[in-house]
Amino acid sequence: MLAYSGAVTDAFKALADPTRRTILDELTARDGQTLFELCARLTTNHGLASSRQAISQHLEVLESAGLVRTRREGRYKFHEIDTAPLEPIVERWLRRPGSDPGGTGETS
Amino acid sequence: MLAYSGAVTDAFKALADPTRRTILDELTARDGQTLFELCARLTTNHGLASSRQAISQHLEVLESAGLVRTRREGRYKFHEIDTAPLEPIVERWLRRPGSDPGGTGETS
DNA sequence: ACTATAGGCAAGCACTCACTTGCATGTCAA
DNA sequence: TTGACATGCAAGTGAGTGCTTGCCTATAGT
Repeated sequence: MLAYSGAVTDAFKALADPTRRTILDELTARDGQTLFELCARLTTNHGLASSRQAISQHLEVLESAGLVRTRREGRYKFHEIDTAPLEPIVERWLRRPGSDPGGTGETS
Repeated sequence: MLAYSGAVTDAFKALADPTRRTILDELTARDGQTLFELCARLTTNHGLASSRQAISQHLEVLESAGLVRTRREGRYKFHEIDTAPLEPIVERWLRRPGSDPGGTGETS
């Protein structure tokens, strides 16, 4: 349908993958991890056996969805979770019916 | 990876599509619509130009994710939104860090 | 300079997904 | 019963996704 993919779609698509949700779990338990740190802890703490490149690509998806912010220091790159995009997500349908949501132009 | 897809994954995947989110919007504004009713209102109210079969398949996804329940009456089939699967979604990462989530076995 | 470490880039592959197409089933009105 | 209406089923297609493979860049330590 060639639908325009905005911020809402990005956040939902990022959350659609179990590995990416586990990454968010790990960042919730210990924020500001590097890529290698995440790979090790995902394996030991969550039984995840993904490769470094796989995790790296997942982190790119999470970052472009606004769920993860990165900060470089020397040869290290730290990843921090940002739950801001999550807040308006569920509230969208948890409001009582009767009020027409209307077209805001940003939802999709 | 042959990952087991549970209820959590189903709900997130169902929400990953803009058309399905618009369907939930429509059901929030007017619950208990039929398939044809939804097709018409999605076109007029949301500028959606999806075919009947496409909407029908989206409704199947939403139903198997537990976000929509159906009720048959004669040749009509009414669709009702169920927001129950949405509630534990965001709370998962909005809790303050420090408490190790651990492996409950149902998250993934 | 040399090596190891931490991460990045890009092509390729298997699989999934959203959608279409075409036909079948079931229900109601005449 | 006949025909219109509401929905269901299934094969096929094109695009997207997750992952691998292989190589490259950049920083830090010796």
